[in-house]
Amino acid sequence: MAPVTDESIKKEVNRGAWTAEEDQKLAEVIEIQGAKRWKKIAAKAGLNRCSKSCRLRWMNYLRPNIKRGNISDEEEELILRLHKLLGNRWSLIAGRLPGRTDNEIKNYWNSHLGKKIKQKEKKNGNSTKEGSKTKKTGVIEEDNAEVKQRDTANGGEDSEVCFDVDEFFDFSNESPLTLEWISKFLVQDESLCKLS
DNA sequence: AACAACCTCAACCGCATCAGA
DNA sequence: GTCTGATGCGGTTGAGGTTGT
Repeated sequence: MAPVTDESIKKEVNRGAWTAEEDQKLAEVIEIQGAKRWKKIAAKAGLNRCSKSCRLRWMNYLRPNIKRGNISDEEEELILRLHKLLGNRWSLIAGRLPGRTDNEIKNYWNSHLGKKIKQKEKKNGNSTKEGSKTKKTGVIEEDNAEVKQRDTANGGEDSEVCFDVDEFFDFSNESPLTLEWISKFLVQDESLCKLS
């Protein structure tokens, strides 16, 4: 008997939008055996969905405490700042926004913030990615070097939305308290990664 | 009212990383 | 140390909805 892999399932699995019935079945199975062993979950739920699809549905939609829509100004501001710090590490950013998923933040960035930024860039004729990023301190400096690289690869979409981006993103002007918070934030994430 | 163009977001895909055998 | 399966992540796609002409 051939092993049942995602590849072999591919030909016959359900795809596309989930129905309410599928959601319910999936939630029931996860309630019983927890959100791990997704292949087992997929099989038990009898949904004809691959493990990845089940996991994604749970993570982005069915999980308890998920907030949907209406990203607040504060959240938007946080996303912008975290993106500046971390680049496209959506899951890390999402980890700092309770109830938000990486997929939602990624979509929000691509459809709202990215566009806003581009518009502003055009308006101002140039972006602010040069200059303001030069002097950073400690952890932030190191991390930004990496982010900077990634941002360049992204086409350097960083600029401003409806505020002065130089001021907003220039951490060299940041108060010691904020810098401390950012450093803590980065260190925390590093140690979390090591632990998990 | 009809159609096209655009936008949003759920879902998929491929790759990287991790953990256990 | 190596292999293999499971999981997680970011990029991309496409269906459905909305807006403009």
